Amino acid sequence: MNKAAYHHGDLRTALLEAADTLLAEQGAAGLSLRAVAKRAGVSHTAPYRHFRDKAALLSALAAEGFRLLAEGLEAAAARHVDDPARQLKEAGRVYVTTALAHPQRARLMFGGNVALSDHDPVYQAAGERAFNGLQQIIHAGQAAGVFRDDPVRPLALSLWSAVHGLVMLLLAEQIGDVPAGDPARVATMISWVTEVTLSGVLHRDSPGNS
Amino acid sequence: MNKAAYHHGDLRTALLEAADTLLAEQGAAGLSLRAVAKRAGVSHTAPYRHFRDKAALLSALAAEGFRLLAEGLEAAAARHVDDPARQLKEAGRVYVTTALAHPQRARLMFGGNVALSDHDPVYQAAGERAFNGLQQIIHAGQAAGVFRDDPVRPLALSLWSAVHGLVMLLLAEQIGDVPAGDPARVATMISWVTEVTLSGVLHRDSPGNS
DNA sequence: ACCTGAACACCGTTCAAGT
DNA sequence: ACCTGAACACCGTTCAAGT
Repeated sequence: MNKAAYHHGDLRTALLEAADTLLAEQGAAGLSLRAVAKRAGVSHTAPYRHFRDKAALLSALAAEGFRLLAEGLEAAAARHVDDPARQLKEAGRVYVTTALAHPQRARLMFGGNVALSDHDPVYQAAGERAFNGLQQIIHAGQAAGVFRDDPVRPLALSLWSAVHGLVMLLLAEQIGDVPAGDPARVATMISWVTEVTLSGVLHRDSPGNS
Repeated sequence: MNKAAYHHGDLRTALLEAADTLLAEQGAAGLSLRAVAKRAGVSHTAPYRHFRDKAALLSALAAEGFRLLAEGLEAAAARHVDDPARQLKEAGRVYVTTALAHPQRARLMFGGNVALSDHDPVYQAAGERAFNGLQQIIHAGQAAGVFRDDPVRPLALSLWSAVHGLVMLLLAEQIGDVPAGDPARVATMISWVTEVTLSGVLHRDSPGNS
């Protein structure tokens, strides 16, 4: 753990850790590559050995976030395999709480401000994996007769949009009476959105929803 | 329209126009106050006569975006007063298309990266106005027996989240097969999301949706 | 009131150079 | 291979000064 060892072969990790700390403190806008290098105890040009430019470092940070999110979603789905509706609700809950646990990272991941679409295959991979998982749950729910027998893609996109939208509204503090910090109120909103999206808005003669 | 007149009393507007152009071209990250000043034909310190700092300029830009969006939503709602479901679908369409028509401005408005929450009352006002309008539509729909008789706020939040989430996913180019530029595919997705959110995902014995 | 130019403390990135 | 220090062209912001 001495300086020489720390900066020997593991500088990339050290830079990512430093960047993650600074990101959480000040957001992506206030994060400077020079500050990251300084925090890692290295000259301000050293990062260029490991990242093509600043965007590449932020990109790596976002990629890690997508990986963690995908894992959390899969774990949530694995917990209630025989109850598709519950799987969706739990996955939605994990999606929102994971993002809000690291708001600056989530803004980085979802804000679309970094050149994340720079063909870094990690995003595509994580996104596709998550979306495929979602579609599989829906398919299972249809096979079990719990979900409507509509085409899967519209259903999946709607669920994803609803949960993603809630995250973004909370992150941007655009929901009037919620200062984005109250976990209980956030939990309530998650329930609202997932349950309404599952049940729909239109009037129905035979409710039958939990 | 000579230089002297242009920079006389209307520099604020000129700066906002220059900033809007640069924003559309390069995004908020690549927008420099000095470039805005240069484009407006003025020294790089002149903007400080009209905006406290760079964030204030961006904030004004976002505020204008919220105002335009709120107007569009109200116009859409006014077009189909006697058909609440149609009002919601049309408002959703306007929400998505307006944002995608000026993607960089939308990222600025919704990304949560600018200090928009700096108590600029315009955001709160525009947001509340839009949300209240949404709740009124739902209320009318319930009175007409078209919508479920559930509490209004969860229904409103769910619709808002779904449409907002679709916008953000498209803006971040996080939807696998849509390069965010194809209007026909975007229109399809809007229909999917609004209709599924209205009808729900769960199986229902008596469909009855349009 | 409104604008300017110099100045300050930062940036990201490049490049020759050191080990 | 990996890191450094100087250098370049930018930033946002402040401030004394001009009209």
